[in-house]
Amino acid sequence: MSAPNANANAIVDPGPGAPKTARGARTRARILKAAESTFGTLGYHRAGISDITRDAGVAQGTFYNYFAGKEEILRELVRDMGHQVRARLAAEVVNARDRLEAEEKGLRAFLEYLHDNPYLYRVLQEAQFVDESIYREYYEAFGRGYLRMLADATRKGEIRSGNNEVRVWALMGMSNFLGLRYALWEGDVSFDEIVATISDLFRHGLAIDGLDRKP
Amino acid sequence: MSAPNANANAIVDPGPGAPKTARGARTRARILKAAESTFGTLGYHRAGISDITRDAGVAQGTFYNYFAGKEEILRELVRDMGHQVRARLAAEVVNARDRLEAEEKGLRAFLEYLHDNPYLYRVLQEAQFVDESIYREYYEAFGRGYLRMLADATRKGEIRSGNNEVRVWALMGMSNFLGLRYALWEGDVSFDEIVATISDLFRHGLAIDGLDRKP
DNA sequence: CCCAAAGGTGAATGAGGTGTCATATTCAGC
DNA sequence: GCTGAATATGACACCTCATTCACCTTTGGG
Repeated sequence: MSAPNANANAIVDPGPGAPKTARGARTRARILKAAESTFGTLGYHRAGISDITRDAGVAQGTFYNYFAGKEEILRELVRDMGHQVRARLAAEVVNARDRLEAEEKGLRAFLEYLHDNPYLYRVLQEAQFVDESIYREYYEAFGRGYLRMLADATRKGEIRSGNNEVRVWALMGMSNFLGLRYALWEGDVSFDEIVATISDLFRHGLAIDGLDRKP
Repeated sequence: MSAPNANANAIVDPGPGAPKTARGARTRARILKAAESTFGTLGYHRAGISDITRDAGVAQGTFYNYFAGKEEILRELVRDMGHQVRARLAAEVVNARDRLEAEEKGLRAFLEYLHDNPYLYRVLQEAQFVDESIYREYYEAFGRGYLRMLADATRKGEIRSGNNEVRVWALMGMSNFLGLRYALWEGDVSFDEIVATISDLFRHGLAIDGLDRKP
């Protein structure tokens, strides 16, 4: 709100110094990885730069050789993690025979990914309140890809026509909450069961209407 | 971690003082309301106690007459807001003729509620990382009510049988994301359109034909 | 081997903010 | 109206941390 922090998003600053040697690149990577686990376990606010640098095995000052500050490393981290998830999901989904199968594979892959990388959720969700644009960027990027796939599927006649944009947000919300509840909090329901439940919803809806058979 | 602040969580303190007079009750309420808007706009971490007390029109010290600290007032706030939403949604949904209609009414009411009370989302989501139990309590309470309604609907033959627990989390996730995107961020799609899209999903699924996929 | 550029160090700085406390004011019952 | 209890005050002690900086060490091309 006040003036002094307005410079944060002035120009896409390449950072105080991109590493120019192999050693520098290694150090930068170590710091970034340390930030992931530190933010992931302690949370953004509780985590101090000193926690990150200790974890990375470097001095505090070294941090500022590569990142302008705490907020910038968060931004970097979210961008990085976003790429990873999208790459992973894309790989899992690429050989699905139709959209419904892709949804199943995608949901399972997402749950598995979250289970193996529990930091993603926390870092991402906290980023929302540090700088909303980081968060929006993540989901809008994710959503754009998703939308393209739904549009394809509509064109191919694999799914009902409808407002695919709205659907994208609904689907992302589902995955998000299912992941939080069943991949991060309590694994009391198998991923198979979850995928089957959601798949049934996609294939038949929730309603028992005249055409559907009873179990 | 160090010794001096260890008393913070010694015993489950019922709060430093529940108000004993009408004036006290009013003051406490003013502080709570101020905390809602302050946390809602600035966020939990950026918000200082001084911001809250300034907004409430009381001195900083007064705050500690009613709340043990910043975390406790957040806890109180989430509990309070949770009651309000659930009451509102229950009221909107009570005269629906079947579950599908209830879902429609419920989703619309939730979107409208969020639009009118934008602080709910921020306070709730931030609470997650201040003390996860506050957050889980909110959604688990919400989920319990939801589950009961789905179980009822299953019994009445209004919806397909299936894992209603998983469904509950999927549905909460949908509402949450749709609310964030369309009620808080950008109102570029009407609530009618959103409700219609989701209703179609519930009634027919995503697949092109209600029965099964193509050969 | 040399040496300029790159990388690394960690103590010092200072802003920001929570919670305390001694004191002042208001309330409610008598 | 008196008086003890409740409530309100706000300056400040105290601490946590992000960031800076002057100086040292390593790297790698010539």
